Amino acid sequence: MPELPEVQTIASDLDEVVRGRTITQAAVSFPKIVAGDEVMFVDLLTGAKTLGVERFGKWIRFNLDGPTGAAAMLVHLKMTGQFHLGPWPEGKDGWVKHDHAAFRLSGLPAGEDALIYRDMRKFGRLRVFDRNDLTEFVAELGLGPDPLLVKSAEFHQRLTARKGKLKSVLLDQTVVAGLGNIYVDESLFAARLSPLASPAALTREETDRLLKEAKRILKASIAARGSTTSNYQGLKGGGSFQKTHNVYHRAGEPCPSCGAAIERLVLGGRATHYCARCQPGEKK
DNA sequence: CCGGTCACCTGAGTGC
DNA sequence: TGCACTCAGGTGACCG
Repeated sequence: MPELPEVQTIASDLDEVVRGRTITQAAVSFPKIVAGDEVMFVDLLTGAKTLGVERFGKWIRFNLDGPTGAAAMLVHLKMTGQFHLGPWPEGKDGWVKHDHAAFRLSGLPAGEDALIYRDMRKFGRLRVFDRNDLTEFVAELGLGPDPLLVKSAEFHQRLTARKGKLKSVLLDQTVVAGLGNIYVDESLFAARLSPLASPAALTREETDRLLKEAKRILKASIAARGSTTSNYQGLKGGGSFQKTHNVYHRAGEPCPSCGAAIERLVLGGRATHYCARCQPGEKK
């Protein structure tokens, strides 16, 4: 579900609420949502102080200072993961449907002192690390640079080094970390580049244009708290950037630029939306 | 190396 | 109303 702007919004909301608070209790109702041993997960988190919450790529990192060495909790929301505040789930029967983990925080009013992880499709994962394991795990992810921070020369170099279709390469988190299906389609449209283009053939002018448009769109979306198309929301509500989508989920509608019908095709298993007239490139 | 397909899950929407 | 089918913002495994 969430891409860079949505994860950024969620991480910022979380940071405001949990920074400086201590996790007094932790509980898991669906063990598979936790990577590794669930009892260990709860033990490591109990009594841990939250130093802050940050985004990296599409991951969320809770920076922790735990009594038994916990240094961080990493969360990947995948398609439908979300956080909300609510009452602490008492006992086995106290859980609301789709809520899988809960963290009770110090200093919040009763009834909304539990940070709850909800995930309808159960694809997301939560995992706690000590200092050494964290470094090792993050290195193994091999994430590329953040699209908001990467320099244009590096972006050009990384893109043109890859084979395959431009869209697939942009979705590869080891090339650049944070773009997903919505923002790749929107960025390619804004930069007038075909999702089917060969990255190796792109000129520096084209990759610069793509990066500039991607940054502009990502920043505008963050300012709008992201795109809510089904069930994404931050702690303080959803976003409104979906109103600004030009091509995503608009197959058959007229291109806002030239009026031709927006096309939809499946590329690398992902629905892909673009204007074949404004984004000319290789045929299927 | 590369692309395609499926698996992981559940619910919403659509068409008959 | 109900059923069958498709689709969904992500990633990782597997196969040819």
